[in-house]
Amino acid sequence: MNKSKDVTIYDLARALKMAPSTVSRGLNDHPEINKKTKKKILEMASQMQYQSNTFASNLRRQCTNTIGVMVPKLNSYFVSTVLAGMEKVASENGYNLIISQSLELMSKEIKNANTMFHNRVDGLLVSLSFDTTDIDHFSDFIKKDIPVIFFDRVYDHPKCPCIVIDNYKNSYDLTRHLIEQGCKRIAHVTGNQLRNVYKERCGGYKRALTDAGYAFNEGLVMISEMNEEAGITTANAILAMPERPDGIFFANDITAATAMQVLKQNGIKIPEDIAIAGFNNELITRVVEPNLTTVNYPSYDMGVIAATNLINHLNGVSEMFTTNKIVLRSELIIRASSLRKNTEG
Amino acid sequence: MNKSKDVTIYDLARALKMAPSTVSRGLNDHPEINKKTKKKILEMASQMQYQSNTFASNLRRQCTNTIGVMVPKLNSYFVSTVLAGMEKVASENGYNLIISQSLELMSKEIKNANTMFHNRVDGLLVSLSFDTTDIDHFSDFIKKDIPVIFFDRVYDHPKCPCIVIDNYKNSYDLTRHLIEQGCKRIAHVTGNQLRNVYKERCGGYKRALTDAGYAFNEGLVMISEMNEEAGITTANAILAMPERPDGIFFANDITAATAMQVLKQNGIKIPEDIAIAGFNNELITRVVEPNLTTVNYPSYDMGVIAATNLINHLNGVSEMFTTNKIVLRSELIIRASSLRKNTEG
DNA sequence: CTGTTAGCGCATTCAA
DNA sequence: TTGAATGCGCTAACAG
Repeated sequence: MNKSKDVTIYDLARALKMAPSTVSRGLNDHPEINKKTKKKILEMASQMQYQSNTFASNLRRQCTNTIGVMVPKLNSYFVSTVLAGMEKVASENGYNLIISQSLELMSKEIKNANTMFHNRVDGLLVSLSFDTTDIDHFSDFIKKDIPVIFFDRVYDHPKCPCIVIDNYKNSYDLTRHLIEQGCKRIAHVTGNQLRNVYKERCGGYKRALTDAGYAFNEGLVMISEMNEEAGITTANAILAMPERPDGIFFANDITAATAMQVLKQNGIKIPEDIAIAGFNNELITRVVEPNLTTVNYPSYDMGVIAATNLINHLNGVSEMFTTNKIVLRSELIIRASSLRKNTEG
Repeated sequence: MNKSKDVTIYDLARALKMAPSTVSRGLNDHPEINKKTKKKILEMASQMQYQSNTFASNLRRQCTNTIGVMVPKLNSYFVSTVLAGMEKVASENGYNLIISQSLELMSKEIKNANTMFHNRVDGLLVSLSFDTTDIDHFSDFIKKDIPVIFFDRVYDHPKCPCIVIDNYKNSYDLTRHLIEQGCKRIAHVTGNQLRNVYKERCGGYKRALTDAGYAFNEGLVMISEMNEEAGITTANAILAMPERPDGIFFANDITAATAMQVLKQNGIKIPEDIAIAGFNNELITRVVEPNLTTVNYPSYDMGVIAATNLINHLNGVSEMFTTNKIVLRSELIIRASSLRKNTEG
């Protein structure tokens, strides 16, 4: 396969009666080259359909213009939006993206990290799997000063900056909002507590309750997979409770929306009987009825900012990396699913 | 940066007092090697923290174990699901994915294709941008027998197999279903007509109408961007019509769901006044009320099948590539948004 | 089964 | 400003 052999700088050099090194310089905007020879080289290159070999170049230069992106799952609204932002910035700056998913398995994350390392990515943008307990699999990168930036699902490490939203505060504010709407018995449906994200959301929820003088009730915190199915299961569990909550804060929109369907089908009035809130501000929140109160997660911006910071660092314009943490603005979006009183004057 | 220099097979060879080639063989499961020496090599490798250099290997072997994926937009439910399937297969088979998006611009698609080519991807999985009028930017690949497989948004080329669903038939069936429900005046909201996808959906719609003896009304076909905003705009346009349709077939779910919201807010009863159908079977279809009739698009499977076929071909197990087209099964999912009669016994 | 040798294509010294 | 020479790290012929 690939029989027709490639045109190399040697072929160009021969055709132009120049040295390969000159051709190389001409092709790479080298400062020390005559404009006219450069022009000739470029003309001949396009005429002979020269295509540079990135690998040879990478091998020689010891850098790859490639950024590795590691995420838990590709098929998620959040992740795909982040990726869109990253791709934009990367391609604008001449970087490629190589992407892998851990499927929430630390074992796969480790494999992926090794692949990234062998591929000599210039830097890494990582959102960790739930069950990742340590980040030894990134120590090779850290040792070699290959920058690793965590986003969303992060890990505390002095050498690895991270980009997050304030899950704790958002969650606190959201719970507080439910309290202000008159909810006395607020349940919280959340996910895996090993990583920051759902743990912090749960923390904010608890704190808001205690700050309001409510007794915290462990039975009202439900851990789930946070997918469509979990929404249904959770709703049924809530329906079966002897004493039902009058407010539920779901730690993501999908679970909230699907659960709401089930609750409504069973005659529960939203928000009168149970007020509901989600998290992320996905499209779905604007389509369910009543529209879902949620938190706007700036996913696209997070992708843009992560990639920009990484590339700046690679270019020596180190804005970040002195800061160890960037917290993006995310705000409450209050909609009908939780609005029991008219707060507007 | 990256000061601490890497351990190479030469370092291993020196430490082991062997030839570098032997080390290479040991590291690569070469058949012609003594089990004991292999064991020694592997031990020393892990002891010295040897990390292979993929680039050097690629340069030498002239293949990269990398698959290029080109999509119009990363942040879409369909695309992210396809990617998830591709990543799974790729990683299971030792391939990396390098991913780029065209943002519906042929110019960017061309740039991306060139980058992929320079990066010497072993094969390409492509969903084309809307405004791509020719595929000359893939001719370098085709010339070199680097396989290019199109999926979803395809282009007819003897050397490039494609993987699709039967948009025409699905669309025909869906329109027929609306007719059977008693709709007399069916509108169609669709997207860019330059590519196969929306064009075929529109074609199936038209054919179903004429087959049923309905006059085709150009004014009932509305072209839009098929995003959330388009749903709102379209719904308002429909509300403003002097003679409103009694059925609307939206060529994707997002537009259908958002439009439905607006229609309902304006007192339109679904499906009594207007029956509605979408396309793709996204989560949103199961959350809107009434639940949305749609077509199940096997996105994940499409990713799996595309990647599997490509890799099989690269390994010489050429299942596809004799077939030029794979059509995946996709079926109608009828839900309340279009159900006017009880069809069940 | 192992060692020797050469070269993949490029970018960078150093010398001219 | 250009040319000659070298080696990035690896693998595949070939020879032993």
